Amino acid sequence: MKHKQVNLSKNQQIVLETIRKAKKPLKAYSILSSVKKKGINAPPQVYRALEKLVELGVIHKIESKNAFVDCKNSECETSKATAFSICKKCQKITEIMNSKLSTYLTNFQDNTGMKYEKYNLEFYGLCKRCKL
Amino acid sequence: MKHKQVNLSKNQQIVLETIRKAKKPLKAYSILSSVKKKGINAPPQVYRALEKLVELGVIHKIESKNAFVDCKNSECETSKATAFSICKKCQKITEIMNSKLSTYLTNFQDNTGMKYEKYNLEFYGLCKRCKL
DNA sequence: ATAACGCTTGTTATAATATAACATTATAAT
DNA sequence: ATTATAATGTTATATTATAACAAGCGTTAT
Repeated sequence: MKHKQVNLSKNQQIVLETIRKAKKPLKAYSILSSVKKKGINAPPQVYRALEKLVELGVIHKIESKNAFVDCKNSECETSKATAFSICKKCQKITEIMNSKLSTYLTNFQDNTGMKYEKYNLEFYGLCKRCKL
Repeated sequence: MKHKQVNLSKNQQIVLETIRKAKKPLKAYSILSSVKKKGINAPPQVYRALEKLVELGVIHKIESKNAFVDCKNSECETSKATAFSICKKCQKITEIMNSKLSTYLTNFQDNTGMKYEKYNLEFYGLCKRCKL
């Protein structure tokens, strides 16, 4: 469960550090305002870094929230297979690391003959705390 | 595999018909421009209809595309369990109707004690045609 | 019947998210 | 060193989505 190491550019490092320090998924413009003091001034700089970090699999995008989290799962290579749980109440988002699930989905085949290379799964519900 | 019947308001009907006629997922502003001739003039009117239709489960949102498709699956009650395949090349999007998959995911439990009420799964790959 | 309610509508304005396009600079590969 | 690739900085703009408010319609409870 270690962070991956890759060669990152300056802006990519800054954005990644910001995401890693956060306790929750960050939105692009929230990242932007955090990194203004480090010399990143404009949206494209953030979006470009995010795009690359997603490609590398060191962060993931929570599609239904337009937010980004760092990948805590050393097994999900280059973000091909991602699964999250999202609490509808407190918005807590957790990456699901379950090898049975990922095996099941990676091998899933429907009847259309399509070959899947990648998936993203988002569960919604109430987390342990909010369920009480 | 029949369309669901529900009591819909005028704008909801108009938006739903537009989505049903389309051969592919539509974006909100594309819907807006289609329905201007029917007297719908502004984004909130479209977004409100979309929100309601999603709640009712007669359409689904493809989160990674910000696009909407009508539900062709009489089994996915009020959009609690949705799965799609998305072709990376031609962008063709298909709703996956596979009872094993939906049973598996509906019953999925991780180790955090979270109770899931809903999920959305999006597969990416190459469709039969584009694979050639 | 009418008041109260819930829901939908219409409208203007604006917030939030994301990319295009272009000029420049840094890094890596041969 | 030369070339190719990737990253940067910048301005402007496109795209997606919501806030806030006024008004109308249909139900139903009194």
